Amino acid sequence: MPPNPSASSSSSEDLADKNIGKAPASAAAVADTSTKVKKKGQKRIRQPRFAFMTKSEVDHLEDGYRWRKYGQKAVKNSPFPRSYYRCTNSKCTVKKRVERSSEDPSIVITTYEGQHCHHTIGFPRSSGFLSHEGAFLGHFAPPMSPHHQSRFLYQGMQFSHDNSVTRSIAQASISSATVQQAHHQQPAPSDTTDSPSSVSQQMPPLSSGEGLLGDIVPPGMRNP
DNA sequence: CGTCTTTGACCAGCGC
DNA sequence: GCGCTGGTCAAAGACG
Repeated sequence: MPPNPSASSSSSEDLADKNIGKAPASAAAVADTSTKVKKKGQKRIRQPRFAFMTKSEVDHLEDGYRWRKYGQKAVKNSPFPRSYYRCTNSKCTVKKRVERSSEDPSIVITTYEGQHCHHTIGFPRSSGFLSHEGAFLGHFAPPMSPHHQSRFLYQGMQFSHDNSVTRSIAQASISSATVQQAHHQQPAPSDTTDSPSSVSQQMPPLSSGEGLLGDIVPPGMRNP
């Protein structure tokens, strides 16, 4: 049992903070698979990431893309392991992490990293649902499967070095009636001076049936 | 037979 | 400098 006296305030923070602070989004590593060791002496590129908190009973949320699981790790302050997925498209470096909220096991936190350079219909094995519905998802796709699409609870959040950012996760906590979304593109690693005020952008609740990913994906992401 | 998951080991970054 | 933690790799096994 992890001693966590201030679980309500630190677990989520820690959860996201770790991701933010380290975030070895190893685009280089992906390209450099010839060696097991990632390039040394070279800063790993930090790609924009988007996290969604989804109320779902299934861990792996279908989003129109095919993912290959490449790792699973137990995370601190959480009894649930974190799963690491990578897009099966060899040209696509998008990754996502899936973990359950330590505060509410019914919430699945999905973090997308990078952007898709292809469409979902490139996958011959995609189901009809995926190949059809997934087409509009563009580069990013919030969890969207028949298993949970009726129980959305997005908690978009952007990642920066500022702890206040991650705090939005905890704050957001679980308000089933509210679908919030915040996006933020991480600039170059050398230019991560985000102002706290620009950190949490909250969107009005999405109406069912429209404004799905279109409202979630930042404009920049929709234009490759 | 091809694809995907599991799992242990390894490495890098960060905090103390 | 050391230990901890997160992230990734890759072999082996499971599954359809």
